[in-house]
Amino acid sequence: MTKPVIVWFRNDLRFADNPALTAAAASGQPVLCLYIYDEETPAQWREGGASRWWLHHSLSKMDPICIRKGVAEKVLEDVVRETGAVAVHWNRAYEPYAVARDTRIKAMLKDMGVDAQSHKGNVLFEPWELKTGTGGPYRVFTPFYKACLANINLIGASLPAPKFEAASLDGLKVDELDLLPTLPWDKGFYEMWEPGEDGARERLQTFIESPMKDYKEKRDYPSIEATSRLSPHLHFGEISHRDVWHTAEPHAGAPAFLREVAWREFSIHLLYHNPTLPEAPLQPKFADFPWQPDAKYLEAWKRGMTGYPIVDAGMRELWQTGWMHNRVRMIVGSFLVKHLLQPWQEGEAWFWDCLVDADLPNNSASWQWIAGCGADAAPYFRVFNPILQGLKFDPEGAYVRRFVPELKDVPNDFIHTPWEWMGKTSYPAPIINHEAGRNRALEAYAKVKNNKE
DNA sequence: TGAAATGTTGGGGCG
DNA sequence: ACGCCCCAACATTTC
Repeated sequence: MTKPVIVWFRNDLRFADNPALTAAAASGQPVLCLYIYDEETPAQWREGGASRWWLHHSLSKMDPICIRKGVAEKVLEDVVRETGAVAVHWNRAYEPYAVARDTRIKAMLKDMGVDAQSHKGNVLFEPWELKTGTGGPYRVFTPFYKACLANINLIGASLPAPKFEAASLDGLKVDELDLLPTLPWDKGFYEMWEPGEDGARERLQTFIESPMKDYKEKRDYPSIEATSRLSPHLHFGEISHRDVWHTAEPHAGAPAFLREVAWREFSIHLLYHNPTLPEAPLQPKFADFPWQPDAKYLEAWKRGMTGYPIVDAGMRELWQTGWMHNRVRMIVGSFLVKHLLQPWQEGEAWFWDCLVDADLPNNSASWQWIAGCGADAAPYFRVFNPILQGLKFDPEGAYVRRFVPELKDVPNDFIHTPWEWMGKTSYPAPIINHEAGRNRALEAYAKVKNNKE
């Protein structure tokens, strides 16, 4: 039997525009498509509940795929011995633990006499490809984005899904990974999402055909389906950044949308160059920020019981659908870290568990951004007013009423200030007065303002 | 990718 | 007709 070539799939669960797969197929040898459910990833950054749901369904769509479970290094060693594989291909990942793991694995494979090849498949630009004038990595988005545009002709064309002879090998069934929840909190997920490469492409096409042309004007209104909702597909690599770029680029509304894709790249680069991004503030002066951890506040926020309709609608959307509109993510994030003075890492951890698009670079970079301690971060005095944000971006209360049914009878005039309404509702009173919370946040942030780097 | 406070302007009501 | 005041609308600055 001809010896196979292994393609090690990670968060690149697709066959189209997959450079590792294309390279393996080009060898002319049988290709073993391998997925390893990795038990080596640090416990804190294993897939959260919502992501496991997605992963289950995304893996179910992969064909062919051989699924194994364990420590990647060990599994690869076993699979190479079982199959006599002569080469292993994968697309590079950029999370700190993944970089360390892949480096070790490459060395191990070379020691075994196996050709180990990593490819650029998950980004437009490698984190070391774009440099500022002084040679360092970008820390501000706008110049980063300009550099992306200036170099966009270098990303190359997307690759079609290659033809190849599939090698087969015993593996686990998806069910045996035990990724689905035991309690049925995932009901709302099925009608909203279609994980997998086909679902990703379909989502992109639908978006391009209509909402994208108005993306710039409508993307901030959470009751309107004006955003692409591609984030989970992108996180799991069911479609590549490059494919999204090329497919969207010729159509109306593309620039505003592609700018957001570039934010994903920016976060990836940022994490690569700052490996402690998920844990520690990027700006050292925030090390002694006077957070006031409080279990009751945190719990009220998680459950969507803060008494601010736009905040609670967002937190409940997250719980029910595994996703939250971006505008609302900013509002709930600001509320948690500023009004409630809870450490941003708490919000980061909750999002990690609840989001189907939980993504280490994006999640950590965005939480640091809203907390003001990150790159290109919000100025310390920027405190979102949850009432005004509600009035501005959900003026009819359509979004709020959808996710906070207790408020269905509240008239429009009071939908964002239900505590001023004389009627009866079981909805809780605000857990903190807006102005008091705002002032307390400004005081706390003022302490940090003059700290030296 | 903000909000609030403060400042400025100009139209309309009214003595 | 005129000056004065009020206040909404807009602009600027401050947090």
